[in-house]
Amino acid sequence: MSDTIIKVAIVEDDSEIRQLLSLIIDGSPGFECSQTYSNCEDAISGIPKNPPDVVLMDIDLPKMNGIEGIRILKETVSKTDFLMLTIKEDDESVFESLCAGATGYLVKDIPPVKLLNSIKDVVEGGSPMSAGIARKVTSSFHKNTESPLSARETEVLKRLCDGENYKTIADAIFVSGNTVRAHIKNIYKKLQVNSRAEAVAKAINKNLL
Amino acid sequence: MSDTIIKVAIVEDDSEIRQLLSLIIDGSPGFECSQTYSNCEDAISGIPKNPPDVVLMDIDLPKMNGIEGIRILKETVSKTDFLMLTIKEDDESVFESLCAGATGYLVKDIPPVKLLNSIKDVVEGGSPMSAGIARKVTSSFHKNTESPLSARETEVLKRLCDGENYKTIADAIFVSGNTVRAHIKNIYKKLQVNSRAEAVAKAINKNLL
DNA sequence: ATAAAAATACCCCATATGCGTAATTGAATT
DNA sequence: AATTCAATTACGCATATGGGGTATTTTTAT
Repeated sequence: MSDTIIKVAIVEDDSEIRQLLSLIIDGSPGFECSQTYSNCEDAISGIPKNPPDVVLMDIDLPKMNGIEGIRILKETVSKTDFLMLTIKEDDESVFESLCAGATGYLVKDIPPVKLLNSIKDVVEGGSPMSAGIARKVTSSFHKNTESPLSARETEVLKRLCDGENYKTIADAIFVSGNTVRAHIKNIYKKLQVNSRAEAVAKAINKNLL
Repeated sequence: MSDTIIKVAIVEDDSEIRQLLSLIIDGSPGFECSQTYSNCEDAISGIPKNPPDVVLMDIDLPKMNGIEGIRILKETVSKTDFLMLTIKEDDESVFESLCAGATGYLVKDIPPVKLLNSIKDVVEGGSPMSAGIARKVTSSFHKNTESPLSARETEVLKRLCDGENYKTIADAIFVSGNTVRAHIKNIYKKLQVNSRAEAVAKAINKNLL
C-alpha cells in the first residue's frame, strides 16, 4: 500500500500555478497528478468519475469557491482527502475549510518538498498544516482569557449548558433561586443575549467555559 | 532573536526519559534545558521563578497530571509555550490538553531531530503535532455525518442556537408555531435532552449543525 | 479610604416553554 | 398496494423563564 502511487488532483484557477504544481507532482516518484481543474464546477463533475487520493484545493475560484466545493465533493468522494492550498490565512477561511471537510491547510508559499511531504502525510493519516494555521487551530481550543463574566457567572453558565434550571443550579451552588436569576440576568446583559439558548451558543462558540 | 538560545523545561516523572531528553536538548546548539521536574507540584513552584520558552509536559505524573498543571501554570507564565510529550493518544487527553492551554502535542516515540524541530516550530509561532494528533484535531471540526436529525430539525436547531423563539422560527420557515414546537419536541427526544439550552449545547459539541 | 464590581436576595407579571395527546398529509420503502 | 415515517397542524396545562425593579453585604481595586 505504501509503495502505491498517490493520485493527486488540482483545483486552481491560475493556469501557471496549476501547471507548476502538476509538474512538481508528476515529476516526483510515487506521485501522479491525475487531474487538474480550473474551477469547482468542473471538479465536481470530473472528480467523482476517478476519485484521487488527495485534492489540492484553492479557495478563490471563478464561481463557486473551494470551501463550498469541498462541502459538495465530500458527499460523493468521502475517501478522498482534501488539502487547502491557498494564500488566504484569515480565520474564517481556515475554520470554514476545516468544517467543510478539509483535512489539511497549506499556504501557497510552501516549498515543493514540503508540499510533497504534506501530501504523503495526509494519505498516511496525518493533517498537514502550515505553522501559522496549526497555531490558529490549537488556539481555537484555548479558553478566552478576556471573558467578561465573573467566576460565579461562568459557573452558572456552565450549568445552563448542562440544561440545569434555576432551582437545580441554586441547590448546587448553595444560593437562592433569586440569586441565580440575578446572575443569569447579568450574563445576558454582558453577552448581549436574551435567552438561555443564545447564551449557551455564544458561550461555547467564544470558549468562555 | 532567532539566534537566541531556546530555554526548555521538562516535566516528566520517568528519570531515564527525563535525563535522555535533557541530554538531547542540552547537546543541541541553540537549545538549553534550563530546568527539569519529576512532578507538577515542583514545576508549578519552580517554573515561574525562571520562565522557559518551552515546557515539555508529560500527562501521567505522580500526583497532579500534566493537563491540570498547564491550566495552573498558564495563569502565571502566559508567555511560555507548553508542548505535550506523552504516550497518551486518546481524544480526551488530546482535547483537554489543548483546552488547558497546550500549543502542541507530541507522542513519545518522536525521534530527537523531530523533537528539536517541534520545539523550534512552537517558538516560531507554529503548533507542532504528531500526525495522528493533528488528524484528530482537524476531524473535530468536521460535521457529524451520522446526525439523528432530519434536515428540517437541523434547520430549526440552528435557529434555536441563534436565540430565535417559536414564532420567529415559524415565520422564517413558513410553518405554524405549533409545527415548530413539534419539531423541537422531536429534537429533544432524539438528542435526549429536555430544554433548549441543553439541545443547543449538545448540538454544538457534537457538530450537528 | 473609598468607589466600583460582584454576590446575595426579593417582588410582580406577561409569556415563552415543555409535556401530553391526537390527527392529517405526503413521501418513501417494501 | 400497503405501510411506515417525517412533516405538519392543533389544544390545554402547569411552570419555567425573561423583563422590570430594588436592596444589602462582601470583595476587589484604586
